[in-house]
Amino acid sequence: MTDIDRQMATIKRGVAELIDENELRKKILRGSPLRIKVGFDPTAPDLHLGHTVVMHKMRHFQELGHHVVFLIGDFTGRIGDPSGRSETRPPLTEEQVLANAETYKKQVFKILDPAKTEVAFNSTWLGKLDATGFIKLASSYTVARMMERDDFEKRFREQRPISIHEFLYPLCQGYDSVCLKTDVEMGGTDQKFNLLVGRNLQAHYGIESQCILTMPLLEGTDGVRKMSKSYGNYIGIDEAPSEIFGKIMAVSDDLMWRYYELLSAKSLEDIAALKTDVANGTVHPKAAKETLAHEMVSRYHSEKDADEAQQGFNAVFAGGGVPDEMPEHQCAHGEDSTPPVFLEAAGLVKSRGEAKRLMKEGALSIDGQRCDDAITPLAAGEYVIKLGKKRFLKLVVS
RNA sequence: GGAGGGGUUCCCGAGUGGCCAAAGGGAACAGACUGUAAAUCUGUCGUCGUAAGACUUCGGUGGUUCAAAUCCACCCCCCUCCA
Repeated sequence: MTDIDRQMATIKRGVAELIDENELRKKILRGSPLRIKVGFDPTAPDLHLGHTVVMHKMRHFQELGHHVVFLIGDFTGRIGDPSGRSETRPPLTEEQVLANAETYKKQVFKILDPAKTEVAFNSTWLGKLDATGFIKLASSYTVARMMERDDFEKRFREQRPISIHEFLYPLCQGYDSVCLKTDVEMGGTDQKFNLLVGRNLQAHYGIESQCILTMPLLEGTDGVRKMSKSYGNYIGIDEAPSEIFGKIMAVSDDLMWRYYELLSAKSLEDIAALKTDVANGTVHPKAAKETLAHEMVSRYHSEKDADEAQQGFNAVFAGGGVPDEMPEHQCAHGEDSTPPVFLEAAGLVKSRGEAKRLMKEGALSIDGQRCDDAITPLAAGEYVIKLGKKRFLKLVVS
């Protein structure tokens, strides 16, 4: 295998689509490092496993000696990505953007090599573009072509609103590629249209067109929608070891394989072998899931944390024990120490009514004893409160 | 500019004056069963209240009425068609 073949193989692993393979090959063969661009929204500095799919691919490029631009879309963030759900995003202040960028860096460099990463903000050039510049930019694309984007097409067909400014989003993103003279731009498969706009725009502005590379979208813990903070189905890389471990364990068996495929460092052959073992009963699916959960916690925390998280998990859920660490709440004996009141005060439930309902359903246990008495205050002392399967509280009544 | 349709509880969506805190579905949560998986069954799903019940909610503001998500006026927003 020649060097170029080896590079191409690394690049292509796990990729959903690469446009255009031959072009990319030619670019690489020229010998100088390629400029790889990936844009991120400045509004969501909490990175989750979904983001890491693309980041690992960025890492691959770095390992192959290429130059990665981590682009923070502070300007485009003000437009708001037309993601289908027309939620207006409040504009961020410059301080917020900078603060978010710092948070980004802290998390991103768990994966990327800081020495080989350029962090850029697209307000640097987009902010300088005046009305004339924008009109020129807007004139480079037609409404019909814009409507090719299936998100727009769908919303249009379903009679849901599309604002004009949303058309500017792909154009701005494409203009980033023009200014950065990007060789390769990456994103999730949902970014394909935007990436292609960049490719077209570069040609329009007379520079070499970028190749585009899309990565599969990681499904969230619900197994249906893509992982996203706003859907609440995400696993954040900054979350506590026990959280990451637990969330992965709660994922369905089918989804586990998807996570293996997109997140694990295991080779595709190893994963296939594991899958066979599970299918024929040699390995219990739960054990396979634990291996994955362990790998993820090790990656974003440490091996030691992963061991502990695994032990904790098995003690609490398999063994029916209680976690080592749980939130603590203090209150005085009396009305404050009646279950609905302290459950609400400790933030385990949203309202007292909810607490009462849960108690009727038998969800509350105090020191291992089921409790459905909502009116008798607890006497002074220390209690372990368990609500449902996952909510724990250490209660101190004085 | 003209004509018409629409905005309901987390989401979709029924509801055209009292029987509506508001059908149905989804999501979520809880219990049973399990591997905190899936599937299934059962239950809960505005706030306060042990309860009876009280209070707040159906784009916004006013109004009609004993009584309004439902009727009227104005306003805001979305969509379609015509120009």
